[in-house]
Amino acid sequence: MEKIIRQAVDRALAELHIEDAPEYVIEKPRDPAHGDLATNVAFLLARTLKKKPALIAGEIAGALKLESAPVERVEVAPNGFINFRISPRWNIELLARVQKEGERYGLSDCLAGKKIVVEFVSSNPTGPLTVGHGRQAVLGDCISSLLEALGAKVCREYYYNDAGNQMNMLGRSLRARYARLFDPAFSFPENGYQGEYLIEIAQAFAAEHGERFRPGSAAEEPGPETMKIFREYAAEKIRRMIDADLKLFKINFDVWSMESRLYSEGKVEELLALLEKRGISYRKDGAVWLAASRFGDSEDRVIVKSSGEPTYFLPDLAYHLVKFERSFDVAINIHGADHHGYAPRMQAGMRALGYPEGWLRYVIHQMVSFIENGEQVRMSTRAGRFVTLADLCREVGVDVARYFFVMRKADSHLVFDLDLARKQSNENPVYYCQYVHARICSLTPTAVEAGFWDGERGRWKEYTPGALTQPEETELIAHLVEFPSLVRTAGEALEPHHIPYYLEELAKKFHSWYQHHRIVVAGEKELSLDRLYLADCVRRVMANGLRLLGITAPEKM
RNA sequence: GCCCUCUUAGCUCAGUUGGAUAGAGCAACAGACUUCUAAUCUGUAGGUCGCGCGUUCGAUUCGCGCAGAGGGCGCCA
Repeated sequence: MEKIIRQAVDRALAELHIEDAPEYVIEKPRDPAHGDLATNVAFLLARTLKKKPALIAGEIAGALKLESAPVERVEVAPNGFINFRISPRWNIELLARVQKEGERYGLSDCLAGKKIVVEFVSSNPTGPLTVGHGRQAVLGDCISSLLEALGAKVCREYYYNDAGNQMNMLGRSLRARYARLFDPAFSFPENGYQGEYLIEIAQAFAAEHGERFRPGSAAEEPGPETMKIFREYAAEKIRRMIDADLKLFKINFDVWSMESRLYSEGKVEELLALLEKRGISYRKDGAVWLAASRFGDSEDRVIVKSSGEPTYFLPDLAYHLVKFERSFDVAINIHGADHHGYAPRMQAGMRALGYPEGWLRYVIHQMVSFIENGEQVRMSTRAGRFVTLADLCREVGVDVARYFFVMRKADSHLVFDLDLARKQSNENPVYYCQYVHARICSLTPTAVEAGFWDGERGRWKEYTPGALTQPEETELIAHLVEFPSLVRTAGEALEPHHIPYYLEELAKKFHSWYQHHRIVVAGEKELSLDRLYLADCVRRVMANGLRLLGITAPEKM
């Protein structure tokens, strides 16, 4: 539609001998009273032509030839906008796509053929997922879904930092918990992992190994072999916990990458040699540094400590090179604001190695806080407040938790209102949307009873174009027609929060229509079938939208 | 001290490349169910878009400065 109007405007400009036309916009005005589409072209020409925008607009409008296009009226606003009113027939034709495409309605192919890796959560295997991970988990999953909706082949990837100091600390913590089963006074390591889950793991360990690894005394240092056993036992158990949490949260990863494998496969060594060969790393104070400041970072960074151990950065950089070798067109990393300072460092590293600008994209989301009874809740194990993601899901349900985490723009802080989340009522936006789906599903028996079911399974008869003329109906149709472009906009911007807003608007328009007009009207078969057709379009779009968010569309509530 | 993000109605937040009279939900107030699910609908009220300057036909949107909130500035991960 936009294209048709743009061509017409371009022709009109040529006819008026206006050359080097500026980049004007054709868009949907906020206020429906201003028509369906509008252009600002006259404003942009005002300067060069030294005429008032309104005058120019009048001339252009006069030269427009739109007879063949589905444009009902062209109006010139007093200030200079040119407004176009589209025939309702146009939207009705587009509406047919909802039924024709069904579950595929809203999808497009603008990223067809692209391979994209989305890395998110990547929580270290030192404990179960907390509510803090929830936002990132949903954000990553929904961004992935959106990219898939645009035709991309997406790899959801989780990176486990299962090497390094913290894993040793995890092993020590397990060992201490284990020792305490026999000697409650056994000392716990400073900065050890205090979570209760380690007590359970220690019990399981004891059940398997008995007292075999019981330390003789608190002072006894375990050998490397013993440490490895504790470390790997804990990591394995915790990985299973995390898997279960993610499954509960309905998130499926395609690939789990292990930091430890980067070492065992020599990737870290290779990278180190490469950096040295290219002269972008150097030795200083007994450590190896990356000359990151030459590539946009604020300072140089240590990649191998003077102790000889690599820092976290080095294997992570190696990991990204492996990603690139796996021939992804784009890599997207999702991180919390607490890691945002790390992004420039990684970008500098990629730049230093000559990888294409823009290949790696970061989505940084702000932190989440929880409120209850109007007060901020501090999550703590000791206070008995739920801290794990699994507990939150049990408390409010997976659909609600996912919806709340994704409904805000990543840039802004998210306030998770637990009271609202728990409410199973109209105030809760999740149910408001889901109710639309359930309500429409419940129409089927009524329609069958009235003898309006056409017998074809799962499908209502073709819509009679132009039959539905109530204002609520034309608005609803116009909104349904916008869904594909909304998905595209949200996907390209990596901003899934647009979807909940769209769905709430859809729900509002549907409920209003439903309240004011009967769908199934006794004795009026044609009208009823047309309305059932529209209702079913709403149902499909609602279901498709919720699916993008990983939220169920219930048939009954 | 330096860097990043944010600041829009009482609260929580949208606002799609700068557009017309700035929107929604919740809370508040007033109404609507003999009818397909009231988990619904209708209406009222609510604003210095943090503050100031600049860019221009036009700024919530772009630039600079200031204030406030959160986060980051390790040979931690």
